[in-house]
Amino acid sequence: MNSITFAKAISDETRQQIMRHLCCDWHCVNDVVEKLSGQVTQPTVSHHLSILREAGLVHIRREGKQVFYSLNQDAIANCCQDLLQSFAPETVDVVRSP
Amino acid sequence: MNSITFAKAISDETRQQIMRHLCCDWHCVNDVVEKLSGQVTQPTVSHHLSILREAGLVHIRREGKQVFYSLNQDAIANCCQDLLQSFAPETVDVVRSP
DNA sequence: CTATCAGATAGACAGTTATCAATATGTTGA
DNA sequence: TCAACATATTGATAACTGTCTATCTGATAG
Repeated sequence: MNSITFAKAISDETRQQIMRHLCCDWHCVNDVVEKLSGQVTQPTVSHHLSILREAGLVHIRREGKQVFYSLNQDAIANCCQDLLQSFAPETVDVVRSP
Repeated sequence: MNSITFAKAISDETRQQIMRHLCCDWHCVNDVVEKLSGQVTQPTVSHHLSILREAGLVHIRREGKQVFYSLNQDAIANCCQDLLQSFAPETVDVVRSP
């Protein structure tokens, strides 16, 4: 996956809200629609999820009629590492374990 | 600075090429135009630089008639750290000094 | 099999963005 | 002061993107 696709995927406010909801939990589409209470419709959420899916940023699990999504944190970590290597190679890693 | 602004700023191919050129060196606008040999015009480069500037991602230095730019690696590192904290909080930092 | 529910897809529309040609601004050297 | 040069700004245009309504697909329960 490349940095452009990643950047485009995360460059929308609604999408980042969705990502926050899916960050450490699985949620079905309607859950997400409700969390975004009235901001956007179900098709819009579906559209955003498909962008995240095509960018490889979410895990997907089907369960009966419902489809559950959760954030693929590893993919995101990799993309961020790529960005750091490309555009901040001379900075020292600040965050470090004790 | 927020993650949306950052993501939008880096979500364009031409802009990422410019960022690569400015990553570890100062270059004036015409340098950049030449490095992108024929892909885009000077006003377009100027436009992209202004987006990077407004996002706080470049350093600027005026020298006579010319204006030099270089990438603000610290700003980029900070933005990436923010993204990691928001969207990959459960991953372990892999890159680490010995 | 059919009705119902969850999610995806299609098509339309508005707002944004990348690009260019033309022009303006601002700096330097003669 | 003026000519030449480097960069920025303006205005136009085409392509892209986010959103909606309407509809389709696919799964389950009766």
